Amino acid sequence: MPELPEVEVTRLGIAPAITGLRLQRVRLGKPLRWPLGCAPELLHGRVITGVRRRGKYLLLDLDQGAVLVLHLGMSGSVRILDKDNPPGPHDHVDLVFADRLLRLHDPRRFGALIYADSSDAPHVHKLLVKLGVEPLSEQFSPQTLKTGFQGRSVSVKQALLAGDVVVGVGNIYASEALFLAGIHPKTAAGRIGPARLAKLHAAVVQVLAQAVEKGGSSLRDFVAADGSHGHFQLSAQVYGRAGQPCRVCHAPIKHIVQGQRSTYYCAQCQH
DNA sequence: AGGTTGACCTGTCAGC
DNA sequence: TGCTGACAGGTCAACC
Repeated sequence: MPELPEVEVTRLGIAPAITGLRLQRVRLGKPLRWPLGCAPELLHGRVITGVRRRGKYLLLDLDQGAVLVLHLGMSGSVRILDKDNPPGPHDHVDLVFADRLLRLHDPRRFGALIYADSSDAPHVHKLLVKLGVEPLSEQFSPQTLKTGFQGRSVSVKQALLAGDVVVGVGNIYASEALFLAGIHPKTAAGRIGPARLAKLHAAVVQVLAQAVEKGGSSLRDFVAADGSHGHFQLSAQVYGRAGQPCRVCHAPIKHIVQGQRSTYYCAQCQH
């Protein structure tokens, strides 16, 4: 369920709640996408020294340079709860502290919690090696897209989603960013000129930054760390609006499938 | 090397 | 009401 904004909002929610706390124990439910990678007991007594984000991965820093890599998959959400709160059938990770716990709720179990020690430094873990630039950092520029898309025949929608050029743009925000930039989602990534790449760069930043500001409320069933369900606002320009009138030109929004994922666009506004 | 496809797993909703 | 199929916010691994 989460794209970068939801992961970032989750980070902002849990960081103040667990930074500096000592882990008492780890409770695991059903298996997730990957195994933890160490004995849970190894984590007992370790201290959370900070919470970072890389793409859609949350990085819980531990003392001694180790890291717990947390991914929410398609259906994951993280909450801070009272220590005695009993787990439900889809609660597959509890990091238990003295008075509270951090819980991963993930019905589809595409998420993961992975222990990484310093042996994978500086990448933290091999899963993070091929990730592209952070879109909300100064590293991200129109040049990032120019270099990354150069010579690539894949559609710009799929290139955005792939995450090897720029991270964090998921299926919803890819459609939204392309609409904002006026670019047709089927356009070959390598055939977009500098001026349009500049528009796309600005659109990606705008869409993601705005979603973070709104607290990730753009996703239907996103649950923040404090348990609040962000009010889902029908703020999408195109996503999920097949057949409905474009908010700009009133032409009907189109729906296509690219790489087995839904794409929405306005054929009149996007070329 | 880049592009394409299948796989992972469960809940929800539309249609019959 | 119950069954079936399509679909859902991610992304890796295996194939061409």
